[in-house]
Amino acid sequence: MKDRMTPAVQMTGHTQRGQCAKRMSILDAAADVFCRQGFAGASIDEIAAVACVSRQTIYNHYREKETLFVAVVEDVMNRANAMLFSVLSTFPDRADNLEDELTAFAVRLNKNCICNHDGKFLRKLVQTEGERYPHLFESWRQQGPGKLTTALSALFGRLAHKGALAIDDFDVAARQFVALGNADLQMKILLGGTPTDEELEKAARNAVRTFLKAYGRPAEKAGHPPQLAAISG
Amino acid sequence: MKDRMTPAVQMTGHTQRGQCAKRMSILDAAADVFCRQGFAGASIDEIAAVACVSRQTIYNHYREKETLFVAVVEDVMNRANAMLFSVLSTFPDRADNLEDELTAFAVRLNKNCICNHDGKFLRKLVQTEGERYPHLFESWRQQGPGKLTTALSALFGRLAHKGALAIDDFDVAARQFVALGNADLQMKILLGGTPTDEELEKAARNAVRTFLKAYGRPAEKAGHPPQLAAISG
DNA sequence: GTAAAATTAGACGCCATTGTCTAAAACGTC
DNA sequence: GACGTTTTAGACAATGGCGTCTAATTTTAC
Repeated sequence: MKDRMTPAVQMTGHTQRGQCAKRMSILDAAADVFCRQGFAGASIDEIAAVACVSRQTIYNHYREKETLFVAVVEDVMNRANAMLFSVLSTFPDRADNLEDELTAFAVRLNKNCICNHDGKFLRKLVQTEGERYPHLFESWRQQGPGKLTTALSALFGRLAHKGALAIDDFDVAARQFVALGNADLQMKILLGGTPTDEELEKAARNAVRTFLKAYGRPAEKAGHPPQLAAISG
Repeated sequence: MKDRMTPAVQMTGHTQRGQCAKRMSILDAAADVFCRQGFAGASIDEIAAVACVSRQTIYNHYREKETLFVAVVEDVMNRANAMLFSVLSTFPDRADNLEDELTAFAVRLNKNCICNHDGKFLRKLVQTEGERYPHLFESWRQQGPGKLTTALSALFGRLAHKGALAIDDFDVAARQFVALGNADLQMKILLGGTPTDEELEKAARNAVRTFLKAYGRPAEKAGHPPQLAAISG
């Protein structure tokens, strides 16, 4: 029942560095094996082998397989949420060179939140074990994709307010932005592959072009940024 | 080694009706259990129970668990492919009322190919077992989404040739059409849910509106279909 | 009705895995 | 060097699933 989140506080100061390293090693190995084999197919022995740890040590930290699984999911969810927040903070808020800026943002989003290790893990596990652990993945649904589209919706609203975009429904536009960004990567993503940097760049470019053809202002489309940011900022 | 695909031919005529019914019952039950539990988590006993069939009967038809799994996947893939072909044949080839026709087509595509039983099964299984059976799902990749975007690409090309659309890259447009169509359904799809008819309709409407804002001809956007179909037809 | 084929229930051996237990070893602190 | 904690390797029982086998029962064709 100890709090897993406290890194090096409130303990007697005995051997928390070693313990913490073991815990992280176990969590990483378990994420790897759970992701490849699923919950039922993953064996504690394999996790122990990957983590270079005795099986007993795993049972020492996490009482049973299910406890370990829940801890792994929460750990990955926290990392993924932090990364999502970090990427969202780089959303362009000026209207100059909107196509390039949105393209770069789409690349960051896809690379660091959707096509990365944690993103693949969560998507896969949500599909395989989502029905078995509803409350666990309900929170992911709300804090992951839910938060993404909500935040993007607000950010697009800011851009539209500055006159850079002509959007009628911000929520729809946010979801479509994400969907367009993944359009060219869907197949590779489904199979578990990781797109190359060139593929990421091209996919984002195609997505943003279409997105701006649909939602860009005429001045933007012709390549004349209206420079409204200086006025409203 | 008998050919599973021949329904009632080339056998001695003994008891193929009962056998065929059993086979289908087993395949359906196995698809259900494999989809819920994954390959490792599915037990033959549960499949037998769901199929209302003795366990020995399963081993009689399919030598081992893996044989059954492969047969299930191939069966579902065949059904899904037939359905996809059928839906693709309803793609609008006239330019009148393009928005409504494309919307109705998107609804059909999502409802019958992507959000239906078989679509969810294949997507889920591709993610969970795709790495373990590469050749099996490689053919799905090529005949499923691959064939979908290829065919859609050609169909959009035909529409563009008639002057109804202004598309520079047909492949990209096809992938984006599919992606936009799923944009509003992604969350529900990931969790395994089935969208309602209203949700399907609204999602398709949003998708086609944006798609036509990006690729529609100006005349189309203003609601003046150019009536070129009569000339080129 | 009869014979052949298919199906069924149940038991069985086998193996992998889970989770516990124990004694020995390693580690860190004093 | 002593001590407490953690880790380790291995043994252990218990469970459950896979695949086989057999004998009894049902279905089907003729």
